[in-house]
Amino acid sequence: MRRRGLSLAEQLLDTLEEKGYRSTSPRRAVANAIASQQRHFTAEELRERLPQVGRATVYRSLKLLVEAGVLCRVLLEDGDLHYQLSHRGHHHHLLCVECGASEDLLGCDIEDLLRQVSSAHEFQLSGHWLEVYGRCRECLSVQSVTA
Amino acid sequence: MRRRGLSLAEQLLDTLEEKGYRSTSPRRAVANAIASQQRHFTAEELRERLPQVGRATVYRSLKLLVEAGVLCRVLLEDGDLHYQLSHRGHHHHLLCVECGASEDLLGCDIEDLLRQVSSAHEFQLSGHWLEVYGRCRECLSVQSVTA
DNA sequence: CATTACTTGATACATAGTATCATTAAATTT
DNA sequence: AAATTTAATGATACTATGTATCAAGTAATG
Repeated sequence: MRRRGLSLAEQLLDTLEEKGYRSTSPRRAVANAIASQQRHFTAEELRERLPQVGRATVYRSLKLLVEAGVLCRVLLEDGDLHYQLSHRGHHHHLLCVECGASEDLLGCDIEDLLRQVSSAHEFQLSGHWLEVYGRCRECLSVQSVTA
Repeated sequence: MRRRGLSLAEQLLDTLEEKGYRSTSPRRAVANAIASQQRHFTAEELRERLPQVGRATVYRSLKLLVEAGVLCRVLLEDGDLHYQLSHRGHHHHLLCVECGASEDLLGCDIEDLLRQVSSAHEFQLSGHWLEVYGRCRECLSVQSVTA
């Protein structure tokens, strides 16, 4: 997925350019801020790190990147929506409720299961949203040491 | 689930009273408004139907009912959160993207699958959120007639 | 019926997001 | 390289969701 020789920020901008969007300095700032962020984040957290960029532009950029598939929205257990760098294409997340880390879940078998359930309800499946919550390996090992 | 002789609205209030919350006239108004609503709805939609109830009280009541398990939040495909009368306990929804109807999905086998996936990632599963989108039987039949 | 404790609604605030629109800046054409 | 076109920006205002605070009101209880 990651193209050779390009930084993560450059890849984000590249993706937008491929979709016909211009490379502008506010968008570069947004791309850099996102690229230097490993965990999921809120729109306002991103905005705080970009005081020079207009609020509307931050939200617009987030939307474009989500539409382009390089950023995704993750739903926390409490219903809060955060953003996170993403694999392109459909995937799910294993979200650590302790540290906020998230691991992408690719090629999960849930589609087959949903197809079965849907047809049993005479429901024409078109999509789904799944988030998985728990504790990641790192947090589990810290817990076992301090406990 | 539905107790004999009690209207849906009375059941909602009952559930709150069981949790130690008082039965007040604003809460009765909220319960009635929710009980007479079959589809999922937004907080503001509910509020429009309750002009006599303070905004904060509407939101507070929604929160209490969700915590009590008689109301649940449903996530639409676009990330919007709506509310809906709910089965108690864990369940999922088959959401019709056409008409907004939703069917509860009880006893879905997804837990087993997630347990497997989680352990493969050395992840301690604690919960998940799943919404399923598509077209319901009614909308499919209308479509086949008019198409 | 007096007291207590919960509830309410007004207000203000924070976050998330969209719409409008005059100005600015990228990309393209000549 | 200057002119043109078109997209992008940022200010502003607005809608929606939700929480915090707090004085005033109201259930429940003794």
